[in-house]
Amino acid sequence: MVLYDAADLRSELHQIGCRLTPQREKILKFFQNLPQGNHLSAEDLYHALAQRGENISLSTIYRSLKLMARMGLLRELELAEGHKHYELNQPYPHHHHHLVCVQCNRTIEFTNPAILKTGVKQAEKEGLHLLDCQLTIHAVCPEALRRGWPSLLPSHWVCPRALNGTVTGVITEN
Amino acid sequence: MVLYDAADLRSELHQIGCRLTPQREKILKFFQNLPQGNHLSAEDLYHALAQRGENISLSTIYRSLKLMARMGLLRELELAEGHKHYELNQPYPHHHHHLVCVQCNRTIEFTNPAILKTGVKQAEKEGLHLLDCQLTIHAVCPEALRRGWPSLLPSHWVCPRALNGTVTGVITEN
DNA sequence: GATTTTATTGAGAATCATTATAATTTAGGG
DNA sequence: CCCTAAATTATAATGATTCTCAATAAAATC
Repeated sequence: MVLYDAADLRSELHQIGCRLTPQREKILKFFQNLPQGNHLSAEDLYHALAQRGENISLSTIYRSLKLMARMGLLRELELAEGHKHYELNQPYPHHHHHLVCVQCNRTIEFTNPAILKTGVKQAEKEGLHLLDCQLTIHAVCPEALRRGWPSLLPSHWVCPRALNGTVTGVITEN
Repeated sequence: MVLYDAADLRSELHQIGCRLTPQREKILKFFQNLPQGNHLSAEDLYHALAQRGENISLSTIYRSLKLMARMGLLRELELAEGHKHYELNQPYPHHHHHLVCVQCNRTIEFTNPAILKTGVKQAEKEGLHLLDCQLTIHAVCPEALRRGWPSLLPSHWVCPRALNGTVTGVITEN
């Protein structure tokens, strides 16, 4: 999946009657070069590409993200921010899941091979073609609880520990 | 959780500085009486209650759903329809996960106790308070694939097998 | 290589779910 | 029973995403 080049993408697209365009190629390449642990919204991607001098319209960004997610090339993540995030859909050794603090949106990745196996088995049992399989764990940090969460906190309150260091960490194995 | 009555709800609410209102009570009761395998959107709930003569404003519906999800009483599901769905957040023997066809939104529930265990362990490890833990499996049915999915199908195409019988089924164990 | 067909792009309008606002009502502690 | 803060309601506002349609560009065909 990470070794997907333009020719591979072209043939995948052709199989479903779609065309390889420079926009689609750039978007996929962008995700392939993104360090592990990053997920972008459509808007994020739009700006990130614009900064590199690649001006792809927001409509095209939205359309491409959706198409590639449906093709199984990207994963569509529903974390806690009210909009979708995307990342490369990587196979086994890199496939991972997310633990999210619903108050401050801090996201922690973790791997657990048994979960993907469950997904594969379940889809097979129903005779469906698997696209993605994600465990999302919603939680709150004790800092927020102590402050009266969920009722007393303003919706934009961020727990102090989210402010020092990385907001997103990668953790291997449970 | 299923045995939650008005007094329990009141005390949970009071703990976080909130009040028990007839609206909140009715909403929770509605979910408690909903047969397993049903998940409602805010709009669905609004209409369902209206039909019973309970006219609760849409704003209140939205606010109550969000509050109860944050309290851990309800689960917020992100299936494939572009809006959230809610269901009771039930503990162990009833806790379940979802397999969704992203083309026709057919949803199949299944249980798998190991997943909840993973969620508990992972939240504990990070020192966070667990709210919910859901495995969502995205898939497509072979009928849609055969018809050229994802590119050639109109967005509202529904696979034939979703049309006969139940759209939502409950399956126990993987 | 030129032509033709058809998917794709881009800009903006439109939509739809959800959240915010502000005035009115109500829960529930004193 | 009164008072205060929380909740409700209706409506406006927001914001993410999708749609529309004219212009463009893949890629199949000649």
